[in-house]
Amino acid sequence: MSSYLLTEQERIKKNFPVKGGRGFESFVCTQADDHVTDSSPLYGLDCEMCITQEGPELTRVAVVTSRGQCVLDELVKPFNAIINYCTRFSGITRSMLKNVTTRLHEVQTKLMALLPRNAVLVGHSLDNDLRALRLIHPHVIDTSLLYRKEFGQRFKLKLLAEVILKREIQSEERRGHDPCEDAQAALDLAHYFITKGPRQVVECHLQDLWGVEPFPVNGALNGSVNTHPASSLLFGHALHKAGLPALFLGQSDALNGVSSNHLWRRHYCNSDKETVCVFQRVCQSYSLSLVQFSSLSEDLRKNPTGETHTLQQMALRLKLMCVLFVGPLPHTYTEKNVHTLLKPYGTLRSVSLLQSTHTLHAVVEFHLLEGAQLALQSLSSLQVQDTVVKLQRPVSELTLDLEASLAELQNDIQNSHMIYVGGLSRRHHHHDDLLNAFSAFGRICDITPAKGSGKSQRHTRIKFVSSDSVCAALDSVVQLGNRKLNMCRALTPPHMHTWTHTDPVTMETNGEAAGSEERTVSEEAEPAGLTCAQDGGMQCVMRGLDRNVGKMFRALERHTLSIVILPGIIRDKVEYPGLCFIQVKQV
DNA sequence: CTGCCGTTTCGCTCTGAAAC
DNA sequence: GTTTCAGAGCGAAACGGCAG
Repeated sequence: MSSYLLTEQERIKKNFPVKGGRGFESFVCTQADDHVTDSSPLYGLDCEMCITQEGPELTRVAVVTSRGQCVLDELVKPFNAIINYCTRFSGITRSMLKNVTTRLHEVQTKLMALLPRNAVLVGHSLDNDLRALRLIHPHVIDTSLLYRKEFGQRFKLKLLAEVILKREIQSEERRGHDPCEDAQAALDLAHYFITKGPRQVVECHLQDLWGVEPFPVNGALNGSVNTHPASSLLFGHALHKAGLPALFLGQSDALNGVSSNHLWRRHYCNSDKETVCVFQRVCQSYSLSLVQFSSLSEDLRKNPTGETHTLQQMALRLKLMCVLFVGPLPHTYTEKNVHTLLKPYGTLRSVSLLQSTHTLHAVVEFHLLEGAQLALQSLSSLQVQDTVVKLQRPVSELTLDLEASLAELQNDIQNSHMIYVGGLSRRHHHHDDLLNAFSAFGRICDITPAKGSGKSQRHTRIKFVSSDSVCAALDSVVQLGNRKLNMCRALTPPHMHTWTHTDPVTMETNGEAAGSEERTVSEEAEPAGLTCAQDGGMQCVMRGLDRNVGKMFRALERHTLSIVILPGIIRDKVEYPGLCFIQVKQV
C-alpha cells in the first residue's frame, strides 16, 4: 500500500497543500508520523464546496473508515458570503446552512482528533478537499491519480465506481453528491487497486475503462485460430504461444480483414500521424508490431485516372471560395487580430498579412465555404479603429461565375434542407439546446458538427425535414444564451473536405506571389496566375510516408528487424511493381 | 459558472544535413 | 559559403475534462 502514497514531490506537483509551501502558511498540519506501513489505517475523505466572494469554501465534510463506518459528516458554515451554493454538485442549499454554526477550525480540530498519526487519507482529487479543509497531511492516496486514462487524464469517480465497484453513486435522480458515499467509493477503489495491483486492474478493466479489447487467455488460442483458418498472421500466433505480445496498428477499415484475429492487440488510428504517435509510444512493449499506413492508398483511390486535372480544377475552385481578402486594416493589426475578428463565422485554415499592398490587407482561408460566406454576409464592411474594412473574394477566371456556383451548391440535394450555424459557445454544444432553439422552424432530421470546426465544435450543420424550415430559420434571429447565432445556407459538398484539404492553396495576385516565399509554386502554372500544391500531391504523400517510416525507425530499439513494404499497383492497365526494404537497426 | 491540470496544436528558433 | 529543408525543442494558447 505504501507504494501508492504520493511522495512529497508528487504532492507539490499536484498542488496538494504541503508544509512550508507557498500559499499554505495559514493551513493546519496534522500530527502525522514520518512513515506509514502497509498496515496503516485508510480513511476516505470527501468535501463539498460552495463559491463565496473569496473563492471556494468548505460546506460539508465526510470521513469514512475502512470498515465502512462514517465517522464524520458535518455541515460547515463558510466565513464569506456565498455567491454560488453549487447545489447541483454539493446538494447544499441555503436552507441547509441556515442554522449551521460549525466553522472550519472546529472541523479541523475534530479531524485532528479523529485521525491517528499513521492515518492515510484517501480521496478522489484529494488536493481540492485538503485545500478546502486548509489541512496539510503527508500521507495521501488519490484515486484520480491511481486510475488514469491515456495521456494521464483522470476518470470521473462515478465511472470508476460503476465499472470497478459495480456501484451507482452520484445518481442523477438525487440532488447533489453524498460525500459519505463518495468518500466510501474512493476508499474502496483504493483498496481494490492496492489488493489487485495495477497490472490486474488494467487486465480486468481494459475494455470497460480504456476501450481496448482484452488480451486473450491461452485457452482461447485454438478456438480463434480454427475460426479463422485462412489467417495470414500465424506468426502472431507463434509469438503469442511463446508469450510474446504482438501489435496491429492502422486504420480500422484497413484492418477489417484481420481484426477478428484475437491473437493481436489492435489499435485503430484515424490517420498515419496518429499511427506513428501510437507506435512511438508502445512499440517497445511488443515483440512484433505490424503497422499499416493508409495515406498512399487513399491518395491513389482519390486520384485514380486522368480525371485528375478536372478534379484539381474543381478542388481549386472550392478552395478559392473559402478565401477572403480583408482590408485595409489598421497598421498595428496582426494575424491574431484578424483571426479573432473572423473566428465567429467559421474555423480559419490560415491567415496571412499581405506585405505587398500599399495598406495592410490580410488573406484568410476558411475551412468551409460557409465560413467565408457567413463572414461576407455579416461583415461586408465594418469599422475597425476608424478604418472601414472590407471583405471580398479573390477575383479570377475560376471565380467569375461564383454566384451561379453558390446557387448550385445551395440547391444541391445534400444541402437544400440544411443550414450552417456559426458562433456557438462551448456551452451550446449540447444537441438538445440546438434542437430546442431550431425546432421552432420545423422538424429537424439531424444536427452534426461541421467538419473542420475543430474540437470545440463552434460551428454546426442542422438538417431540416423541409426546405421551408431553412427559409424560416434564416429569416429569424436565433439567440442561444446571450449570443446571437450566425447562420447561412449549407454550401459544402460532403466530399469537399477530402478534395481540398490536403495542401494549402497558394495564391498570386498581380503577378506578385502572396506568401510565395514559404509555399511551393507548381511548375505547371494554373490559369489566371493561380496554382495549387496538389500537383505535387504524390510527392507530398510519399514524403509524408517516408517521414513517418523514419520516425518509426528511430523509435525502434537497436537490433530490431524492420521490413517496409510498399505494395505494387495496377493503374491504367499498367502494372507498377512494389518495393520492399529490410533493415536491422544498428545504432 | 470558475479553476485546475494535462494534452494538443501552432509558431518560432535553432541545428545539422544535403544540395547548389 | 549559401540556401533549403526537415526535425527537435520550446513556449504560448487553445482545448477538453475533471472538480466543486
